[in-house]
Parts: sequence; structure tokens; C-alpha cells
Amino acid sequence: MARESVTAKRRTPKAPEDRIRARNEATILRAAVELFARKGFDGTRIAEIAEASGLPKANVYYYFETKEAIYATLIERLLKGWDKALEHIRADREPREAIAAYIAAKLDYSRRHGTESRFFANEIMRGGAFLSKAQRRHMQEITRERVDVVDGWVRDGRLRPLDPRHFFMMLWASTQFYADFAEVAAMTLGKPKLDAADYEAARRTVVDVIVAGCLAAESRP
Amino acid sequence: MARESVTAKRRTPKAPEDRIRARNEATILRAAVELFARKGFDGTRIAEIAEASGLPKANVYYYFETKEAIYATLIERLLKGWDKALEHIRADREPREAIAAYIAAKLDYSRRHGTESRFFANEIMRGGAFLSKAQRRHMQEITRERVDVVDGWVRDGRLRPLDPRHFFMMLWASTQFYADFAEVAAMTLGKPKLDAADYEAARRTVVDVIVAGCLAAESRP
DNA sequence: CAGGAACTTGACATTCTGGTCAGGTTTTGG
DNA sequence: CCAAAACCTGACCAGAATGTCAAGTTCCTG
Repeated sequence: MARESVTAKRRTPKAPEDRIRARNEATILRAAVELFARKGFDGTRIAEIAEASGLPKANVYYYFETKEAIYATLIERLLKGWDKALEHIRADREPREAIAAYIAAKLDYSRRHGTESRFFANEIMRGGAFLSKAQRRHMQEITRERVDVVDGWVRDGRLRPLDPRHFFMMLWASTQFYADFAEVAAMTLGKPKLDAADYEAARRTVVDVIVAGCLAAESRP
Repeated sequence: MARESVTAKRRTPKAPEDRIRARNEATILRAAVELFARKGFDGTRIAEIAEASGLPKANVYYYFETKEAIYATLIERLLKGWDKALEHIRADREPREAIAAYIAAKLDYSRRHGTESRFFANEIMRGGAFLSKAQRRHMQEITRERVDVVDGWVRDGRLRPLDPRHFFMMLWASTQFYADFAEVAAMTLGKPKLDAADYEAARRTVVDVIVAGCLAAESRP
């Protein structure tokens, strides 16, 4: 049909982006990610998304064929950010710094994009039913590359012998936690909400423990 | 009203438990926890729970007043397991062993009760709206006790200086991960499903890294 | 500035959902 | 074996959800 959400082509490429469409789609997606993150796919009503966007429901349907289309668009977009932090894990870097940088980047993402992070986690927890085969493979490949880097460090004797895949999951878990379970984290700290200082303390703790825990004995200070 | 779900009293205490009621409630809860874990509270239809239980919808309503009642019953039950693993963290134990035992227990729980674990995580991710004030306080207190133990170890110089609360979250995150994101874990390992050996490898990696990462230099081997 | 494309939206049709209920069947204690 | 309690369930309801539409309004381009 004529308009196909983000990838639609209008009669003339015209402006850098169709301002109205771009603005409204952005508004809808912003509202949707929040709701999906909190109530899941099945639990989110289109009427809620519309209300949260300040648009009439029919207008939401004008921009997105179905609820699935909104969800899929978000997945697609989020997936692009997936590998971002992983880029810190490079063979030519010192393990200590690379790992510290990864943790810092991931925690920063958790802080700045908590909602998106939660949305994505939610999708994964449901078994990633919305992920296409290609998307799955992409994630797997990206991860494998970095696993190989860590494995190289282990073989070089720069890291103590450990299973790089499980090590990776520790990194992911420890940082993702601060987005997904920000509530628990705040509760544990006895605060209503996490602030920048809390994230800094988290970073320090995670980096300290993990770096000290994975470096080979001879490279430890 | 007459029947009040689990705590109802029948005319005679009779059998060790009302077999019919006990069996059906258990069936319903088993089906419900699975669905809630996967689709959240709002996303789960009572009709689905009924179908998954193999009972007519009206029968589900016979045992539980509302959907909330089912959910609340599950929360209540799950909360009892919350502190279980934490009991390993005792001041009179050697930190190394206590922490290793905690990790092993938590991972074991993740493996054996993945669904419940996911259900609980889901609830927390949504901000724990269903947790009562008392339940929240309970969790906070339980955590605080154990935080104090870890803090004691730090002050004794048995653990390197670290924020015990963030350290705790690392423990929680690294173990919870294997329940909530079993799918990602399996994907990362390139398997369809995690088996016992995978959990053992996870345990070893997490214990190795965290123990080595938190022990004070002088107590390290 | 005209005309077509893009956008907007109230109202509607259809399907679902949580929850109720009345009238049945089975269990159980005595 | 018999009443009373416990259990079962098809049918039903009111409100809500999704998705459609046709009749408009606004925007852009030639």
C-alpha cells in the first residue's frame, strides 16, 4: 500500500525528512516503547499508545498498519544499538581498558535509555518471538566476534582461563541490571530513584570486581 | 465469602489438604505463572489460563475471585523463596565459600524454577506495582542484613573495598540472568536450550570471576 | 493558486474480555 | 444412604479493544 511506515517513499524525496510524518511517527514510537516496556506487547492497547501520544487512535493507524508494525519498528531500531557497546572489545586494546570501557558504555546506556533497554529485555524474556531469523543470526555473529577477542586474550595469558561466553553474559547481566531492575536497585540503595552518583558507584564496583576477577594473576597489580 | 483461595477454612479440617481444591489451585497457578511470565499481567487472559489448566473459565473463577488474586497468590509464594539463597551469606562463614554457595544456589534456582524466576523478574521490571508496602519493606530488610554481613567482611579486610550494595546487585544480576535470559544465553552458546553442563560452566565462571574479583589481595591464592 | 497528495478524525462494526450466575453433579461426614 | 457442602459449567452481560471508513482539512508542487 501507499504508506509503509518508516521506509515509505513519497512522491518526491523533498525535504530531508517528511516533517509531519517523521514527527508523528517519532511521537508514537516514543510513547509505544514506554508502554511496551512496562506492559509488554499483549498488555499494551493501541488506544493507550494513541492517548499517550496525544493523537486520535485512527491517526495512529494511519501511520502504522498494526500494533505489530509498531513493535517491529522498535525492535529494528533497538537492534542497531545492540552492538554499539561491544565495539569497545577490540583485540588491539588492553583487556583491562577495553572491559572497563564496555562496562562504562553499557551502564551509561542503561542510565540514558532505560526504557528502550527494558523494552528490549522484555522482548528477549518472552523468547524473542519477534526477532527474525536474520536478526537472531546477526546478534549471534556480533557476539561471536567479541567472544573470539576475549578468547584470544585468554590464550595470550592476559586473562585467567575462563569461558568467554559466560564471561560475556556476566558483563551483560551486571550492566543490563541497572536498566531493567532500576527499581530494585533504588530500593536496595534506599532511594526513590537512581542518580548519576549511583551509576558511578555501580560502574566502579562492577569494573573493580570484574577486572580484578578476570585478569591473569601476573598482570594484576 | 465462603472460599478464600488458599487460606479458606472448610467445615472440617478433614484431610491433610482438600485434595480437589489443592489440586485445582495448583494446576491453575502452574498455568498462570507460565503465562504471566511470558505475557505479563495485562497481557494474560483468564481464558488462556483456563485453557492451559484444562478447566472451564468459570471454574477458574470458582477458585480465584479475580485475576489479581491469582497474581497476588503467586507473588506471595515467590517472595518466600526470595531470601532462601541469601541465607548462605552469613557472617560466620568464610567469604569465599559463602559467596560461592550463594551463586550456586541462585543459579540452581534459575535452572529449576526458570519460569517462577522470570515471573518475579517481570513483576519487578514493571516497578513492582503489586508488591505491598510490607513486602517491599521485607525485601529491603532481608537485603540490608546481608549487605551488613558483606560490609563486615570489607571492614575486616577480608574483601577488597567495595560497595556491598552494588556488589550484591552484581551477584543477583549474574545469576538471575540465566533464568530471565535463558534464551539469549542459549543463543550465545549456540544451543537450542541450556543443559546441566551449561549451568555448571556458568557457575564456575561466575564464581571464579566474582570470588577472585572481590577477595582482598592478601587472601587471594 | 489549483489540484492532488498527505494528513486528520469522529463514528462505527466486530470481536474479545473480565466477570457473573443459576442450576446442575459429585463428595463427604454422619 | 442422605442431606449439605463443595464443586462444576454453559450461557450470558457490559464494557472495552481492534481495526475500518468516509468525509473532511492541510500541505506541497507545478
